[in-house]
Amino acid sequence: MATATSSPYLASSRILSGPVLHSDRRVGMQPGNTAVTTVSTGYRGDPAVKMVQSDFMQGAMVASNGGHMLSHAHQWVTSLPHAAAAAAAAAVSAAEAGSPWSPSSQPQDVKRGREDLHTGTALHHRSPHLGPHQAHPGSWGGTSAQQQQQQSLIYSQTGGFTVNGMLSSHVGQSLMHQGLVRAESPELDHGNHHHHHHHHNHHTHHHQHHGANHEPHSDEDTPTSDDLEHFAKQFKQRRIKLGFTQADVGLALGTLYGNVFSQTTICRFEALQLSFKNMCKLKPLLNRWLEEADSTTGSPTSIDKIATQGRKRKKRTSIEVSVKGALESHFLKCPKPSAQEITSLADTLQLEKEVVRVWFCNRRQKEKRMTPPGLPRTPEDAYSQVGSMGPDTPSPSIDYTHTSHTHHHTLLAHPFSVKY
DNA sequence: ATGCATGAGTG
DNA sequence: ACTCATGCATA
Repeated sequence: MATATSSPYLASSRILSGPVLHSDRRVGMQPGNTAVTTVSTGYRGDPAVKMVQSDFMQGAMVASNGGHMLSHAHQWVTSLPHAAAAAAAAAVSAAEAGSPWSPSSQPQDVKRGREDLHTGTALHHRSPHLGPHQAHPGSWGGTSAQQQQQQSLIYSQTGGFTVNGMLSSHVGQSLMHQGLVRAESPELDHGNHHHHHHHHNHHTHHHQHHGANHEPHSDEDTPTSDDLEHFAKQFKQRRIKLGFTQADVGLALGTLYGNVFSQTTICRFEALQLSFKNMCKLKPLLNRWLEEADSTTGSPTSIDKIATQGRKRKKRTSIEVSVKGALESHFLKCPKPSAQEITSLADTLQLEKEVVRVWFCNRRQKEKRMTPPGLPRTPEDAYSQVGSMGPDTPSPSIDYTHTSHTHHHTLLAHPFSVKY
């Protein structure tokens, strides 16, 4: 940050010229700005079409005639990518994700645009009821009284398609896993979970609908944190053994259920970095994929879609480490600064208000995730913060101690398994 | 693997 | 204006 008088705006706007300006060095930053932004032309969902999950049963769209983006108006890169890609189901190759043997799938530009519904998006059928009824709203959320949002999600359950998400006409990958699939799957124990018969703080959750409610079996009903933990673990193992990348899976889910997910999401699932609710939601899908994955004896239809529409998206702002530290400090004091505070803070740090606001949002969200970054194993953390907190939950104590360096994780004390 | 960002849904 | 689910872009 330093004493830079130049506003971040200026800096960023000038970057607009030319291609990518690789300009952010973590530690060895130059004075001038507190944050750099890297340009890149990206696509960003067209606000028009987005019919996934929640829209399934609503039949119609929410008519989201892009009417947002009002508060910000500068430095939003507007680009016109040449998405002349009209290729239909071709060999989309992209090596990434760190799999030496994963010559399949594409990077991550899979995103449905306006008229690209041909992929598998039409595979959704309506299936009443959804799995998890979100039993413990706020298990590790700490702030247990704020699980207001309830997105509906309905997935097709018609066990009819043999469609396989991936298999984009590719190399020996498909061959190799199939062999492994059946051969080895010792740790495949879903269908019914074992261990964990502890803690069932199913706090105030007395709501049973329809008389014919089923019992917990398989993975239909709210899993426990341990279930999720295990599933995630094994999912990853199998996924890898099968030779699929996280991106592959995300793609496949889209083809199978019409819900595409990015590598990011799959990654977070495996790392349990999603909210409990979200984990519950994804589990069934991934579980199903897993099943489909090994039964992929044949190689049915598969498709790929490439839709890289040009859209505008704000450049990603890189916040200087020192500034991050400052933000972190404030966060500890006040996780929810008022608009006013945000403004002044932004001013002090020479960041856009929006950036600061978003930072706090993300920071809070991070706080709510599962998986305390510090303890991959040994979820022995006992947190006696049972459901007895009001809407105002004390802040989970965190100790953030890191100022620079190769980022590792911040030892966050987290309410993971609320057991003893 | 993660940091910053977008947007739908809620108040 | 916030939460929450998600993801592009990046390190």
